Amino acid sequence: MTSGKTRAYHHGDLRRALIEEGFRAARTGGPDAVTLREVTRAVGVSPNAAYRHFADRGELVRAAAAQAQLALAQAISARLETAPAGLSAHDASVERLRLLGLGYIDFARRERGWFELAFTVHDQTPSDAIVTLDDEVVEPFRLLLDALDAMVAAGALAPERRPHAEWACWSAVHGFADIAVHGPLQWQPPAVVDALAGAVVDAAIAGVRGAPSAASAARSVGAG
Amino acid sequence: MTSGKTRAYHHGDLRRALIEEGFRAARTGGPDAVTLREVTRAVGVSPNAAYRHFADRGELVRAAAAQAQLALAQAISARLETAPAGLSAHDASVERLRLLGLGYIDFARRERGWFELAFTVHDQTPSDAIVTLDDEVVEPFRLLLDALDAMVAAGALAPERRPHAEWACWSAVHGFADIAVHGPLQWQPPAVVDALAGAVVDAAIAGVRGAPSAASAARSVGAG
DNA sequence: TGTACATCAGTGAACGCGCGTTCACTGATGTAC
DNA sequence: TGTACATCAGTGAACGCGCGTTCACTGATGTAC
Repeated sequence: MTSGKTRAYHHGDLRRALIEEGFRAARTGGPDAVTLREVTRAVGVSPNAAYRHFADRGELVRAAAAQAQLALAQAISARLETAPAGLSAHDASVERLRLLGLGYIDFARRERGWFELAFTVHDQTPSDAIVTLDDEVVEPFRLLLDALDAMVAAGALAPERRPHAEWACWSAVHGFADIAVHGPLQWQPPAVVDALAGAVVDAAIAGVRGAPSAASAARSVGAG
Repeated sequence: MTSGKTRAYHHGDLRRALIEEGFRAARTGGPDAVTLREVTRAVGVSPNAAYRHFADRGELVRAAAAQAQLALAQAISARLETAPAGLSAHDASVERLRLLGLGYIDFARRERGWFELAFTVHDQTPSDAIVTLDDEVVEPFRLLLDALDAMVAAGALAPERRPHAEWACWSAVHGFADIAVHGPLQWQPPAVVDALAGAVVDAAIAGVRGAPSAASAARSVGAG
């Protein structure tokens, strides 16, 4: 307690190490791969050592899931950086929403296990981590809310169309991601899925705006 | 072989009974609840009796999943029956697409386990049951394709907008269903979810049509 | 500065569980003569 | 029509697996005097 909250005992910071390892295990195996035995084994510690830091397995999975959500947010943020520079504020705000959607989908396809883990978290918490208006909002969702608000500010989304827009966007993009990862599209060539992803995101944007997006219409020749 | 393909041996039709029981077990527990031991126990037969009819557990799960997909298709079909009568062909075709989406979402919320089972099937078949243009298309997807074709025929959807429309619609509706069942919306009051479902489906329809749907605009006061 | 003691992170062994799957079998059904 | 036989659906017992979790413990760390 002299120097900080986490002291260096035998291991250093086992809690952190276990979460990190759980996150790593989920990359290939998804949430089910995050087992106490596998994670403690990988860290080189006895299985019950985990009980010093987590009440049960669920708590470890939830901690790893938070990590996965962060990874998703980072992937999306990185994608947002790729927006072209010369656009008007109006067009840029729409383009950012589009990149956000594509970033979400690509993350799911590239990191299937983490995508499953990030979404699974909601399953087991009875009242934790509720996503509502001002409560603790998960990072990727925050990015979506911000992007939509920015569109309103830039005049690219009518204020009366702003309510519920986040659910329409998230639904379209999440649904496509799920279909691409677990559904029939997983057997299709990546290029086909890319093209469909672009079409789905454009349709989602058109849907919330209530009119064909000029940006998407101008770009609809190329695929993703 | 004298009277038909399935003869009445000891049990009668154990294969059928096991699928039925697997389907029943999944209703509350989802795909994971479809275990050989549980299913054979419920039917009153020894665990390994299942191996007379299925190569392994996966084959049983897949058979039960087909059942779940049928249940989903039936729920949607029933919902389509509730369309009001006096509409023009144009408006009726749009209304049917809307009811299809709401039927999908409501089924997922009402029958969580079956919804999971119906979708999970895609996970384990390496090349079976691919959903492509003319291949063996799963029943609920067929309903969607038909609804979109009908919209084109009725002039409610521009022919050039028809391609890929099924993926945009399925994505939006499936994504919302997943969020409502496994995501943060599962903690929200049903009335709230109802309202959001209506908004999401309307946005999806607007998105594929490329312009605000007159039908949805006229009705957007009530929550579906 | 050195020693006695409290704290607490991690150990080692074991528990009970339910699972998928395999083995050699039994006994009912259908068939050939 | 009756008997011998082949077929094959289902049995009973057991396997090995990996899991979450609990028990009584050990041994390193930090602290008080």
